[in-house]
Amino acid sequence: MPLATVNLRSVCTQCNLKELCLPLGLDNHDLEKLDGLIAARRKIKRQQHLYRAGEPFEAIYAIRTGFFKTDILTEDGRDQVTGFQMAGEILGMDGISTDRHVCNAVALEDSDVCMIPYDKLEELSRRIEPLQRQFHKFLSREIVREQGIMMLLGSMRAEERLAAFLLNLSQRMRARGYSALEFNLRMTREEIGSYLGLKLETVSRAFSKFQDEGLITVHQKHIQILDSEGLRRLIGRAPI
Amino acid sequence: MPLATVNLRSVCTQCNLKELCLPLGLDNHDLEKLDGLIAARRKIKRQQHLYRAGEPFEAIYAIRTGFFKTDILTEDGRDQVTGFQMAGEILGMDGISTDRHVCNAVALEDSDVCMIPYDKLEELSRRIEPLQRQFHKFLSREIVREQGIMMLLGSMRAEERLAAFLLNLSQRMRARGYSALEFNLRMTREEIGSYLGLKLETVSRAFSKFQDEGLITVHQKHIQILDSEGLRRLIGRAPI
DNA sequence: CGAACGCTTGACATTTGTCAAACGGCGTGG
DNA sequence: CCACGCCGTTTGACAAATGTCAAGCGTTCG
Repeated sequence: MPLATVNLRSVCTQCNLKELCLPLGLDNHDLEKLDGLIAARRKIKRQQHLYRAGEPFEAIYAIRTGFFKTDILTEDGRDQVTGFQMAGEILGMDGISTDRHVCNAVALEDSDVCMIPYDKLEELSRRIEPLQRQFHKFLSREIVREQGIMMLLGSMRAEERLAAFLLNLSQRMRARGYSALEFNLRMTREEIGSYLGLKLETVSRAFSKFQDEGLITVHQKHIQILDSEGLRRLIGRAPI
Repeated sequence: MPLATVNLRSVCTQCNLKELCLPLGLDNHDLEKLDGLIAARRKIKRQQHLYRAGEPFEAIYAIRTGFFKTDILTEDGRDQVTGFQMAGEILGMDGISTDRHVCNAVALEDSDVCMIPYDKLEELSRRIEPLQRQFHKFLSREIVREQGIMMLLGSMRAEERLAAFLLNLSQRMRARGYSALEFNLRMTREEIGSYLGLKLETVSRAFSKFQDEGLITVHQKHIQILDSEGLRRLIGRAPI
């Protein structure tokens, strides 16, 4: 796999994502130290892998632009999408555990990431306390995010899962300054289904039902949320 | 809630769990520094909470003896067990993200934990590189563990889930020196069901089916694994 | 000894998956 | 530029898996 790295100095100091990304909360002095850390930027074309399960783990990645999915494929043919990641989010933290990547990371659109060499990050976070704290929070946030998915997969029915998925996406879009009520999905129905533990037909039917009920409009990948309160209500009513 | 702390110096240096727990891989010199960190031991009776969702996060806990479950309860009445933890395992890392515990930790039998104040752990892990590395691996391992559950909840059917659950439990028992093929469950069918995204009746039926097929014997909480290879085969055959 | 709790089992309901057909948008090549 | 073909999506009919409700049993613990 050719390393499509770009040898730009990646300037956290000037990055417009610094309020979402790892540098969150660092002061200017610390930010300058961080600038030395980021080795390279890397461009990933749609459908290309950022990394693959089994590859040696060397770096985590901060997404500057673009959209990714992470998934796990087992020998027996199971395929589970474990997450979708957008700009400002961090990828690859599962690799720390075994020094090898556990899942695959695939770009769902042409993307641009900051490569953060892990040994340097550990070294720097020993010297910069706020960075250490921030990094730990990111790791923990990933644990909490996955607990949310466990909740979703373990105790919600199909339509509740899809509603929760849409609301989560919407909220993350807003956090990044995009429209929270109108956006294009970057993933297929099958990928959504894999993420939500459903078949693509079930996802499609749920989309149609939401549309019939006036909660959203769907045209292929284009989604418009008409009644986000209605979607929330859908989740809020647990069965018994 | 009364803090049932015991003011023993907790001696990692002499703990027989140090090969499983956070000190894993530390040399004697570093272990001694760690001894100063562990503030207190704490005894938790069966059915009592070690911590509750929403409480301020101050420490993580290493289990010395006993057995816990972690779960999340939502306002709308959903209840999801997010994990079962046994001796040598670490509890509470989800709290780092928001400085509050996200889930509840409940003892399923009388238990004994080491309380590790989080601010001291961060401070110490800035000074002891192997401790930092180890702590990061523990955080990452939790991420990977949860990905395994996502896989289970998202792509396995009831019997596969239960087989995976039994094999995982068995493997962890072995790692701790207990019999891997014969043990007592500490949790109810309902708790297993919540963890696996199933109803307790489905869990019970699957247990009965495994027994009919000669894979295990079940008497209430007592489990004997007769054919672990058979259980593995059950998982290995993905649908399609 | 009795009550409460957890477990098992049966009959039936509901949800979701499976298979199949058809539609539509998009990109490619003529 | 248009036509064709591919891929992703939608929808329907039916099948399978799991949930629901209910009854009864065994253990355990007060």
